[in-house]
Amino acid sequence: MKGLPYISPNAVNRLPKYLHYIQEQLEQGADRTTSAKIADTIGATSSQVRQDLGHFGNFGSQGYGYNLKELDQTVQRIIGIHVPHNIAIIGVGSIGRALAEHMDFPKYNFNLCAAFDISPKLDGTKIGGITIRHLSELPEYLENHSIDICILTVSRESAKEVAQLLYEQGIPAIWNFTNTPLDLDDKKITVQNVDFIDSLLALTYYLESSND
Amino acid sequence: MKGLPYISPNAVNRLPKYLHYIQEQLEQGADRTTSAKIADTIGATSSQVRQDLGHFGNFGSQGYGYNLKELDQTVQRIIGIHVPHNIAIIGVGSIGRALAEHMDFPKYNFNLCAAFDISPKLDGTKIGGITIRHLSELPEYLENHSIDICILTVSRESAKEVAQLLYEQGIPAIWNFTNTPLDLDDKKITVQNVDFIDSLLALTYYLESSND
DNA sequence: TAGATTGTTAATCGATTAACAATC
DNA sequence: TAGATTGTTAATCGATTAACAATC
Repeated sequence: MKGLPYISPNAVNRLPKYLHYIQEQLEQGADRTTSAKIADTIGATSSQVRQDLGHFGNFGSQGYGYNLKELDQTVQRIIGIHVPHNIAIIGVGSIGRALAEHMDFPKYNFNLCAAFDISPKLDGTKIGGITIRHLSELPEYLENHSIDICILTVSRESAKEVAQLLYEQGIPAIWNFTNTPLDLDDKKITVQNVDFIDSLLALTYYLESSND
Repeated sequence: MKGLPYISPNAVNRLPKYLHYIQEQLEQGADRTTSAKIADTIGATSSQVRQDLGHFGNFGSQGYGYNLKELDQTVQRIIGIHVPHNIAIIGVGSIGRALAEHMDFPKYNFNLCAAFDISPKLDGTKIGGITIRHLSELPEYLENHSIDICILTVSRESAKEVAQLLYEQGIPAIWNFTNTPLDLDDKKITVQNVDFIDSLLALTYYLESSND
């Protein structure tokens, strides 16, 4: 999917929802869908679905809708998971461990390749079929392996330092669970921050506002 | 903070960012700030910060800016964490455990009161200072304790069933980590979904689009 | 007082929705 | 063919930004 057009952040966030709906329908044996059906289940309008997809090409047919198998391929290509991505986990505390054990990486063409932690106790132990390496081995590992995305689950204290290392090694993307802004040049590296507490605080705000 | 005005979802998501900035400045010993400074650090415009805060009242002074201590109180009140919230974790798999151990609940006035799991092996063991109860004790517990927010970290298979139970018990809010739509009446219960895979897929999209 | 910065209105920008011709 | 649904343009809506009088 070359020359991706600009779409709004909200539209980007809808793409995975489309994918989930498509794959769920496929699992149930369906072979076609419509923009209205997609919109219904994910809480959007059919116009919006057609607009979103329309940014990337014409994938439907008038009077018919969309072929689910084709649309699955298409949305995978839009998101970029038609190509495999190599992933490493940096920091195997409780969150790193949870992600390693819980996420269905293969389903979306992600390969969990390696995990690193600073604790000597963890060195050589296993999670999710992967042997944990000591953090000191990280630079050499990255020089000899092509990692696309690093999951950053180190402590808040070492977050910026480790992130800087990843940046200097030319890692293309960081999935940042450290609740710390990494202060990297976002023209050279893609960073996605996941802040649990922000999500919980937003929930609390909605909870309060629902009491009116 | 009675009679909360409507603000957009994006604006809601900025509120925690404001809070973090304010508290970080307070920790560094600062006593005042301006909309421009807040905007700079969180990647917004000063106009936007003033608009966002302006929905809830007038908290600044011309020529001066905002008193950080007052603004901290104010934003806490806007978000709703001036009041304590009781929390229970339902499902102590790796994610439930990670949240219990990792989150700084007290900092934001959340009390982690209880944890439940279906595994008999976990019954009676501890996480984060809390004794894990068997899931069968959940209904009785909820009848005798006032829980504001349930963290739903059960398996995908039991997600809807447990959510329905929480709904029937009148739980006001669910923080949903099950990657499953809960299909509850959102006029009676507030649900915030956290989908790791969606975040990773969005990251992947941005990664691809940055290659152009 | 002069300078700075808010609170707020108006202007702009962008995203969502509506509408409909094209066509399967 | 008639009915359904896309792709796409135009209209609407809402959020963001700009501007500036008020005032600390």
